[in-house]
Amino acid sequence: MDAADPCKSELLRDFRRSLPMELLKAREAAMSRFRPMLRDHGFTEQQWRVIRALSDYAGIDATELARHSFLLAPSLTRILQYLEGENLVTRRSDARDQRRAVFSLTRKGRAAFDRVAPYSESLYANIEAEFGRDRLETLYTLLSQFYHTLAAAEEDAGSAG
Amino acid sequence: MDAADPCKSELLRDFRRSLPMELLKAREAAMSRFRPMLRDHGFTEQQWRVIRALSDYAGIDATELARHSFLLAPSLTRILQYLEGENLVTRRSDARDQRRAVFSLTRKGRAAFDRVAPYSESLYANIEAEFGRDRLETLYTLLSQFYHTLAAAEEDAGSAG
DNA sequence: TGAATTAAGTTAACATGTTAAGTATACTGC
DNA sequence: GCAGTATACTTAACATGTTAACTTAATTCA
Repeated sequence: MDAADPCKSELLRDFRRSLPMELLKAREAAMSRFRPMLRDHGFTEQQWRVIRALSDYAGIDATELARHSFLLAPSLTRILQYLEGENLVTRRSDARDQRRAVFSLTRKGRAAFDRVAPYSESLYANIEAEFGRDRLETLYTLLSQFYHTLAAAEEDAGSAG
Repeated sequence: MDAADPCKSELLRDFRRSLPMELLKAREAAMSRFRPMLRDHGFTEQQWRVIRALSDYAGIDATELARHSFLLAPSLTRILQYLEGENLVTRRSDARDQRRAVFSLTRKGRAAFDRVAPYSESLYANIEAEFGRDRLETLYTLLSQFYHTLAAAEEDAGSAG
């Protein structure tokens, strides 16, 4: 029942039908480390993704922000409204394209990022130490390949259809 | 910019801070194949997980069902209430333990499973064909190891604290 | 130029995720 | 056999996920 030598035949039996759930379980295993820490600092996982994205890319519009934080537009709209209300984020409308709004961290938002980021780094370091750097790197590479492979096929289907 | 030979230094730069998001992106790449199909059949992803679990393990209680479908108790409660309302699932209380309720698929629920499962299998087969069986197997194994490694450490921390 | 189309966000409606608190039943030890 | 505790859900409250519809601004093209 434990993970020392997982029964490979059972693993293969479930293989074809549970990859998304295995991705979910792996992600939850990681996030259960981060969520309590973020909560202690008053952030949800998604709010933190937005703040982190704005820390890397200041002054980007909502479409780019959605891409970097991997959030759907309606979720991002709500999160930005909340973060603006907390004075963590500011919105300016783009003079060249009135449809667009561009966002940045406020001083308070940047301070929040600087305060929380070290805890985040530390938790990642723990995970790396537990799972092993090489295996983690292999996993990361495979995930990236998986995403790009399936996303590319999606695009082909879209342009062909 | 494409995935043929991803810039490894950039990959490593983001490595420490974005594993959960890479897991999320990979999962979304897979689920974006399944969600429209499930929707056409009137199910959400989570409702389908419950039906699939009950197809494998008939007559289990909510705790086991939560474990097999990887849902939190409050979500499962709501989903089971909905599925009961649709006459897809039945609930019986356990005579030996009145706290427990055990669940099974109705005839209609089983029919729904039999109707949808082939589409699901077919989409998995596509993914396997696109990404490659060996790589998919490696990915699956790494994900399982990752989950068990982090979950085990969690338990240790829990029993130690 | 002006109608049709596209793009960028937002809103709406409903389902689920997450945490905390609540309720009822079972168990445990004295 | 009863108080204290643990278990198995359930409810509540709020945030996000998902799809569709809507609004406004830019673009296209006849």
